[in-house]
Amino acid sequence: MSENDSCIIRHFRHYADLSDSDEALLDSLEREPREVERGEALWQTDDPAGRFCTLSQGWAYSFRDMEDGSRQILEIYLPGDVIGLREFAFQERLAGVMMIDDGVVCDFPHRRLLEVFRESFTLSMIFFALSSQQQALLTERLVNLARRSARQKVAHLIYEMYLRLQRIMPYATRRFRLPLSQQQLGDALGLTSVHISRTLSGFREDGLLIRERQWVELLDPDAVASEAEFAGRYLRDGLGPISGE
Amino acid sequence: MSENDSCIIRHFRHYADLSDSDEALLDSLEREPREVERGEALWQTDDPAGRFCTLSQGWAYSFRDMEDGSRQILEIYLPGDVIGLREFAFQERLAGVMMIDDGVVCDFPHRRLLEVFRESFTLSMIFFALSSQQQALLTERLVNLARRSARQKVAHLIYEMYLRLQRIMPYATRRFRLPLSQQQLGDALGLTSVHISRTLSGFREDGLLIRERQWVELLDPDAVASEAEFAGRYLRDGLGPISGE
DNA sequence: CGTTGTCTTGATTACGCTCAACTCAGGTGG
DNA sequence: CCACCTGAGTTGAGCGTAATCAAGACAACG
Repeated sequence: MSENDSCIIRHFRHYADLSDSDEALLDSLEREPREVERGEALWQTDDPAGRFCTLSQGWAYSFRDMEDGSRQILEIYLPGDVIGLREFAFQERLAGVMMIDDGVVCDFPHRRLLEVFRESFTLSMIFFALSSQQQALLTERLVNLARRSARQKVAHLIYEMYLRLQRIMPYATRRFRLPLSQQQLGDALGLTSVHISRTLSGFREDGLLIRERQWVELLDPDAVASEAEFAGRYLRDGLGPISGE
Repeated sequence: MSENDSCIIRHFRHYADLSDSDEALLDSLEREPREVERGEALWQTDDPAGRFCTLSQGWAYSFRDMEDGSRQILEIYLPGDVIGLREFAFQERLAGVMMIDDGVVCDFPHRRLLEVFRESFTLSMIFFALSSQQQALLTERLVNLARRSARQKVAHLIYEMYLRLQRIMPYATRRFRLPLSQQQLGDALGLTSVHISRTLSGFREDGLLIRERQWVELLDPDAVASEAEFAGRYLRDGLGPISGE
């Protein structure tokens, strides 16, 4: 099935064996790929919510703009991620979504997901698991924002991206592209870009990591993880129940 | 159906009409009610995860203990809430859960939820919607912790509880019981109990609200909401897709 | 009546913000 | 080829919010 093995199918195979009909169903979610540009908004807060989106290529983030003009970045999406699950139970978008890079997305209406639910028990479980995983990601981000110092926040975000990239890239290395400006890092972590700059300089001086243009090089990954008090539980998904089909 | 209209069924009726068989299925999730005491842990971080819990009576919260000994409260559960959806995709608990009050819980294994998924499309949708709603709650909490001042954080939490209580209590008033100590409020908001105390004193002086023992009285609910920059979108669930069964 | 836990209040400290000037690389146009 | 502009990042000085440390008030309870 599927001429060139779509991103989402590869992603979903992590969770369970997919039957041919499952793959066909998934494939149908990626029928209408659409090219989107860096800086383009997929939608804004309060837009009507009626569709999901799979991100095939490129990076994106969801965000909330605050009354004082600042912006909080909520989640960072990588290729293979499903965007918009948050609003399944809502009529309007609770957050905007913006492309970080040029990319390709495929959107499909809620209705389509309901068909998937009706027709495939396995896929239902996987979607439910995805939703639960996004909750886990949010939870970890919440702890990170509420309890950690600026150094820990930055180290944690970078290390999380390092691990998430390893999952979707065949041979990710200690040096990887992180296409977020310091302003955006600050928006994600509740810090000012000024303080991000100082913190990254500190890391360079301490020999932890080097940030240069859009790239990060982890000089000592373990030290970065321990600086961040990183506990990776929330990234190691266990898919226990699904295999019990 | 159901002798005394269980809490979860009332809760689920918000989302869609339930058939008799749906109600019977739900009822089967609350077969074994268990009394739990204030301060009792339903489970701890890293415990094996294989069951959910419905909270029939009492308040509870989920939390993560940090390396420095502090505790971050992640979510506050009220009667009718389903606990443990977060770990559906995981083998171990990502957070502990503790009772705030004496209460009653009913737990059921993941397996039982799978049966529900297989047998009722409507209930599948509602559970998915619940998961998406918890994401929305977490998102709002994240914004609250990352971007707002201590005053705003406290006002926001109190106002959110006020609205959530109105949804489950027939005639909730401006004066309601909030069984959280100042220490726990601080644990939820990333503040020290000392600062919670000062902030609440400030609110009293400003005529916003009065906190006395376990009770809160909102003297001016609108002022509290605007102090918190409260946008209630995330609590107004829209259940759009489910009605399309 | 003493004990315990929760809350209050005061004095001091520190982490990250604000404001502002400056560097540097890339892009554009004369 | 140089002059100019722009946006991102760097660095410094001063400030403010909430943390820390510590002492005392208060209520509930045995």
